[in-house]
Amino acid sequence: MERDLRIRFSHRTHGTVNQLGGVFVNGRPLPNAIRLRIVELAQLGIRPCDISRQLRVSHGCVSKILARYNETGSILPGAIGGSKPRVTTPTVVKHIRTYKQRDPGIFAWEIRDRLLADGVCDKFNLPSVSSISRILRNKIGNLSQQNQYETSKQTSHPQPQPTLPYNHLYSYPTPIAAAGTKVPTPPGMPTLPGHMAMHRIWPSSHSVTDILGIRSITEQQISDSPTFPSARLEEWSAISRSNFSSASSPLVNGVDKPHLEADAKYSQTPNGLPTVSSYVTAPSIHPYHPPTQVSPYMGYSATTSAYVTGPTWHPHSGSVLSPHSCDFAAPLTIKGMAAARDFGHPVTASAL
DNA sequence: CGCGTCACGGTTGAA
DNA sequence: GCTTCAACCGTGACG
Repeated sequence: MERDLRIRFSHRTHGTVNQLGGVFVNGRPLPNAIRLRIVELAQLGIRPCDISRQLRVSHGCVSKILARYNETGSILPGAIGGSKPRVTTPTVVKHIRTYKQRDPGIFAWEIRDRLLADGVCDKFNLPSVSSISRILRNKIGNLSQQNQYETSKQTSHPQPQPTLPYNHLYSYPTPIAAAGTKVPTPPGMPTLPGHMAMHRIWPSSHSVTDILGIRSITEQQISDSPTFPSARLEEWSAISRSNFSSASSPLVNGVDKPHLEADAKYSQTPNGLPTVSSYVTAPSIHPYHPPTQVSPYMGYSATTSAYVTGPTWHPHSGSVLSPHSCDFAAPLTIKGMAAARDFGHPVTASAL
């Protein structure tokens, strides 16, 4: 009821202040520093409601991020935008045509099996039977006369496999896909403990550490902080959907090199030398200083040291707006803003 | 009061 | 270059 009245955005393209005083950009993910902080605090035993208040993030968001983390081991948001990667590539169509020409009576499900058997497709980009039927009908018109018969036959034929869920077509190589889209782990993909799975198979070109260039720092922090959660810093999922065609993307040590450039768009390192120190280890966090200027772009400009000021939640003093408890050092922020579009938020660029 | 859920308005990026 | 579409986002209200 009355949900229509719920969201009142005072701003459109720039930051909006939520009920808790946190600043967010509508439609955009929280900075992963904050996401990480949420997970970190949860692992320290802090209740979600307290995390919500402390970081000034809605409890629904905290709940979502923690649920995803628990399920997938990733702190990262899903891939935003883009379209479904095509499975009916010209190559696939060509093979289908060939199969059909060789055996005009072939069933769509048989074509599907052959695509798999011949290695034209793998289980993740294998077209569904209905897709194959559509191809036969639409793209291989001169052979389509018997397709109607075939299609009607195949509907009653037990399909070897059900139509692949959307994310299977993505070849989304990590369980985050399952979490993000409520699709279970694809068949054949081992269900690993979240962090294990993520560590192994996430296209690490999107890794936070790769993007931020903070791996060594992070590892140092991890070693310094026994309480550091096992949140996967290796992944940063602001991924162009083209990255989902991982089957064709060579990985070098788990790094999808061709996409590093795209990653940079989401990189939260304006200067390439961020630190995570202030939020990686909760006890070391500096006291919160209200920012002199509220800027969500600061929140997204993300030198991570500036992101989370840590257990500085003052339940009785929260009068000053805080971009998610980010007390940014102005010089860093300015530096970051210079690279605006490159490291994340288009709004930053447009706002300047 | 805490928390899971979901409609909503929004952004994004491939087609 | 623009539009469309379908993915995802966090918020905020409900239960």
